[in-house]
Amino acid sequence: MTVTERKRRMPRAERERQMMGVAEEIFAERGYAAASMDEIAERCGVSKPMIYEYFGSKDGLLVACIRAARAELAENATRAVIGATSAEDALRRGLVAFFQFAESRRRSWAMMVRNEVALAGTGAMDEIEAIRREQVEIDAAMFAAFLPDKSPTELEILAQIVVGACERLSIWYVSQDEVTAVEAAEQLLTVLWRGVGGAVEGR
Amino acid sequence: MTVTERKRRMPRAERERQMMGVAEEIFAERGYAAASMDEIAERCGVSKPMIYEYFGSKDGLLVACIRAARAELAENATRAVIGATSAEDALRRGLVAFFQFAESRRRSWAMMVRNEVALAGTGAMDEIEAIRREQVEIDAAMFAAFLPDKSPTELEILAQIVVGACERLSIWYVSQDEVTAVEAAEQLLTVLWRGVGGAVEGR
DNA sequence: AGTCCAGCTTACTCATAGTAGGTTACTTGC
DNA sequence: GCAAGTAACCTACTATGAGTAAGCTGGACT
Repeated sequence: MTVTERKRRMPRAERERQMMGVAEEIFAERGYAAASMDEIAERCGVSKPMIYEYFGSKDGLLVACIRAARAELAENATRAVIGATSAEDALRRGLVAFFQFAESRRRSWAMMVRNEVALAGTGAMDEIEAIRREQVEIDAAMFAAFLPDKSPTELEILAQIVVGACERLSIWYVSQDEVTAVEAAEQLLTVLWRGVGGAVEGR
Repeated sequence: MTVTERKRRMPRAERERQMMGVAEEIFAERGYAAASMDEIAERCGVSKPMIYEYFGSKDGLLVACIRAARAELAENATRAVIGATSAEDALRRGLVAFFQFAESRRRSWAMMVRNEVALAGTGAMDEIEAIRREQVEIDAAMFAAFLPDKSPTELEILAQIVVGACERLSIWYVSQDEVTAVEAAEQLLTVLWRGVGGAVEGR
């Protein structure tokens, strides 16, 4: 371990960045609930009230981390989309940038997307993941019957798309009351069978 | 308020059901973190150690609630699918059942799907929802340019589908290393433009 | 009419989020 | 240089809520 400059006095901005880095690490490692402010402070080489001075609360610290991750992702995506030749190409580049971001900055990404942050290390998290897993398998099996040419990997991707779409659509669905369950299901099915255009008749 | 039979001795199974009902209510109301075991116990008319006797821990109680919700949803879906005339019809009926469940049993559904359970009432939750909202709006605007005939509601649905699919696909993506970011993006695009079949050439 | 035990309680411990109030050392104006 | 001001930092606390130890009670079944 490097002995050089352990316990240095730092200007606020620099200390804040360090704290967010350490926090992100610990949140991703143990989960938000299990992360202790004392531990974060200690790893920063500073005492707890400093974190409260700068971020106000544990939740405030998490929010700051999420904001930073969001900004970084947005920047990546923006840069990726520059020079796109069409809207479709822009979407493609945006998607690729997103997946690459998820891969290379797993911790940042986990704070934005995964329940891990909130529930990591809990039985509840495992339970919910098991439900999704089960659903993915059911869907993949169903698609396999429909599409014998697809590889297992492709089937997996399709199933993940369906499960993700369902989940998010259900969240939107309960927040409004214009669209009925039947209509929502119909829309989703149309996209799945015919793509977003969906206008092409005859399946 | 009903005075009849307040504070009754109950057999274990009945008390467990009551506890899960109360817990579900409070988890959905205040969020998992902000829910206190003492409050749950009090609303049940018993003392805290009883809950620990039956469920072991706060997490255990949440898991039990999730399991119950899962079982109920599974039963609904199974019943809905009976009598389906084709696989497509089965999928349609399953989706409708899912959306209806989400609507009629919001609290149960929230425990399975929403981060609400873990992060409800926190700034972090708002932050993440804001990111999703932003992304949905960007996507909806993009689709609007492509598909001028679609209603705002239909565009919203499309955007929700895309965001949900992205999120889940990214989670799957980082858990494997067979498929590259470009391939994952390509697969998602294919589904979006042409549907799960995707074989039909010429967009 | 005694024994057993499921259902229940009181009264704790312990970890950790959050805070009050003070100390240290770097900068800035003279 | 040296006082004054303030940014960075600390120790030592409170408060809350998860989880537990140890014991009480009333009905069932010999």
